[in-house]
Amino acid sequence: MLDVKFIRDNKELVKERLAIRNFKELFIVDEAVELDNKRKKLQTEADNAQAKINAASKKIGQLMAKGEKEKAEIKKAEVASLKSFLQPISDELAITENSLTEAVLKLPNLPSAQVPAGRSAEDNVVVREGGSKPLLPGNAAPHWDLAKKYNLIDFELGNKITGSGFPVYINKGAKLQRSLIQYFLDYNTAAGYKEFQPPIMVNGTTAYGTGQLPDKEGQMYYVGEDKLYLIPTAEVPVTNIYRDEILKEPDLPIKMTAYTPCFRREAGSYGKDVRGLNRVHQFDKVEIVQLVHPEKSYEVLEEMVSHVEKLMHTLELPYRILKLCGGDMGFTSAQTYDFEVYSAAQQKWLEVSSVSNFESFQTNRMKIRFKDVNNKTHLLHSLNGSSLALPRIVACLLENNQTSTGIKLPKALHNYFGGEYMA
RNA sequence: GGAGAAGUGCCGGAGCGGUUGAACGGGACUGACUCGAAAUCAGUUUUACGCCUCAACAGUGUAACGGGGGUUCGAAUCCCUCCUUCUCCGCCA
Repeated sequence: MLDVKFIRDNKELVKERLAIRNFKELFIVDEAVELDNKRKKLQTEADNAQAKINAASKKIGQLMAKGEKEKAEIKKAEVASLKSFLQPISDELAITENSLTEAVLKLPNLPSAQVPAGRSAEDNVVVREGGSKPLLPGNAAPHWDLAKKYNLIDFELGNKITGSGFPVYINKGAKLQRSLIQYFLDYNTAAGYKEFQPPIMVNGTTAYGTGQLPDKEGQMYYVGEDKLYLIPTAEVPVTNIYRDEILKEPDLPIKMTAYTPCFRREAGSYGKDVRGLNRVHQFDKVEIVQLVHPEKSYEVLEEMVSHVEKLMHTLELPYRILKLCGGDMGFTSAQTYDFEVYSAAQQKWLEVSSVSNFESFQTNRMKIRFKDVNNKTHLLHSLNGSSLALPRIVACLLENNQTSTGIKLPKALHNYFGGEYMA
């Protein structure tokens, strides 16, 4: 969440930036500042009253020690009246603090200066394209047909076992998953990311830390019996590894990677866009996360984009990188680049990675900080990106590389997969 | 799942109703000594939010001894509840 002090000191700037992401309820900014002023006033009053109570209580202790009971009784009466004076103030303080937090939580992150204005995906800016689109014959098959033809994925079986959107990978289809995961993790750890295997269920505090709660619980599967959420991305448990920590500057940057299954309820989207692997409820993804010095975060954002881009190259798939406009960015992001791969048989672009700088929006919630050389404490910046999400990569690998004799795999995977073709 | 025990600062470990933000030890940092280092001596060593101030890592107030709530003039210390850890039993990949 945004820092209240920053909002207080930069009210107009905050409104300007929020307008870029099409955020309409700008009055919340004013509301937050007013609540904060009220909070400060009430806290001063409450603190002063409490100080008097503390002093009187200490005095009572001394009087009792001396055996001056009567004087102590008089003091007790004094404290009682001070307390009844304090009570309504501290009640109101608590209410004000809650309202303030509630208000600030409604505000999304401020888009960085580089973020283009815009309402929807239409307004995203293509930064660059890479790879080349294959020339497929007119009768080229979509991946769901190829998956069936070569017996790689069984969508029907997933329906039977769980429900729609839970594909079952079989034989070489399963092995391809395993190869991709292994390859992505190796690629990330070679670049200095430390590998983690985190829990895939998290508690409410953790889900709050990265911004899934409040308000977005509908996107996650929830295990009510134990009050745990299935993670929508490894970002959630991995970023929380450093929650409530104060790091030393030489420890920076923190680079982490993790493979996890991801679960998304994605309620209400059906139809052509969700056929096959285009959109599923459970999928595999390898994530990268960094915690960095605030002055370095935009440099690191570009570095992470280029890290993912190189990986994309090795997969020999046509891709493009988009800079998201204000209206299409996630609630917690300050700047986001999306990677899309071209699905040649479906003839459309599919998102396979999203790389974002959250600045201090998440770390403020999680209180992830560092001490600078002057021993002063500041919030770190957090960033993350997919490197990569599997299903749509698999969809494109199948479609773009189909031949009359099988699916030809990119060189980078030959050793991992143990072969050049899937047939 | 059942029965016990415990959760204190960077670490170890006291305190078990009053001047304890917290003894003592270790570590770390600063200064002195030294050509330098070790040893020694002196000092420092949490965080958040207020007030004051041009500002301060200057002063001052409040809060925090696993989380939340309660008793009391006053709680790290008593009570309730939740979480976590350890030991024993049961079950189990």
